[in-house]
Amino acid sequence: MEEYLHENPHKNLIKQVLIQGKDFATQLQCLLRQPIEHHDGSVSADELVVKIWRSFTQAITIMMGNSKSLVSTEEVDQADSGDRKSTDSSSDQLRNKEKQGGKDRRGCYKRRKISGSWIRESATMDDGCAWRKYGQKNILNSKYPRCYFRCSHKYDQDCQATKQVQIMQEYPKMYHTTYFGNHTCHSTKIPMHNMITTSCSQFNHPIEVKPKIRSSNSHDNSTVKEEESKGQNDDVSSSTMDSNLWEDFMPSSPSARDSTLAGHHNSSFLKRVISSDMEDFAKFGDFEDIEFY
DNA sequence: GCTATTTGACCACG
DNA sequence: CGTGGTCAAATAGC
Repeated sequence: MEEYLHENPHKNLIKQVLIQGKDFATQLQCLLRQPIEHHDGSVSADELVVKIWRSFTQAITIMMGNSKSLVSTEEVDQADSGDRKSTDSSSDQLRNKEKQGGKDRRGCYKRRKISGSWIRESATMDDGCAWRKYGQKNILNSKYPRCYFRCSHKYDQDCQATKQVQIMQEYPKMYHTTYFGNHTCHSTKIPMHNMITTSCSQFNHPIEVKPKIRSSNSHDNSTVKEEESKGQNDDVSSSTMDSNLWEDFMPSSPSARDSTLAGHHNSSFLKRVISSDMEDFAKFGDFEDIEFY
């Protein structure tokens, strides 16, 4: 290790990241020695765990010789992947398909490029914007399905923003969100520091996936905007990822349908934004606690 | 009836 | 050819 550091041009960076990780671990240790209460101005144990994990991930990434972009979108995607095998993607094609005379345009798309995207990891899926879910896929080697969202104003305001949300495999309380495109709609244009300020108080239930199981009441928890007003958290029986996921997606504000999370402010929650396109960052100049890589 | 979600189908891309 | 992103019919909730 030390020999490596001597040779590595990013020695100082690695050292800094590792020291940071050690510091986070120390904080966590202190935190764990005390009762559960949250300290003013301090971070939670959850946050510290993630920070520690991230610090070491960064160090490892640098050591692997990829310090220019410490974590690329693809790397994070792979990091989210695990050992689990795909459950249904192949079976999708087992069924006989009847084509509909060329009218069906499903699947006619250009595969999205990684550039121009950015990533956020947080304990909540909520970002204050109005999203419409349009798909969900089980991802190969990934324990948790990936959910696809587009802006609710895609058609009325031609907003092209989309995002993909997936529970982080290493840390299932965290959501890995990849954003594509920027909001061009008016109603969702809120400062980023408001988008990322919801609390992480809703992890009362273990997140578990039962692929392809559809419960009759799964919709009870599926609507992003309705959830929050209902405030239901007790429907664990429909333990698809969705039901838990969408519970966590709910902001606590009753008016989030209009993307009004302003006023909520969680000072030091983990936000990570990674982009291969710096122009995207310029649009979020007031984004607090963004970490650039 | 309207709106949102679910999920199988479809197909571009690697 | 397998995977993953998107579409759209079916379904559910209000």
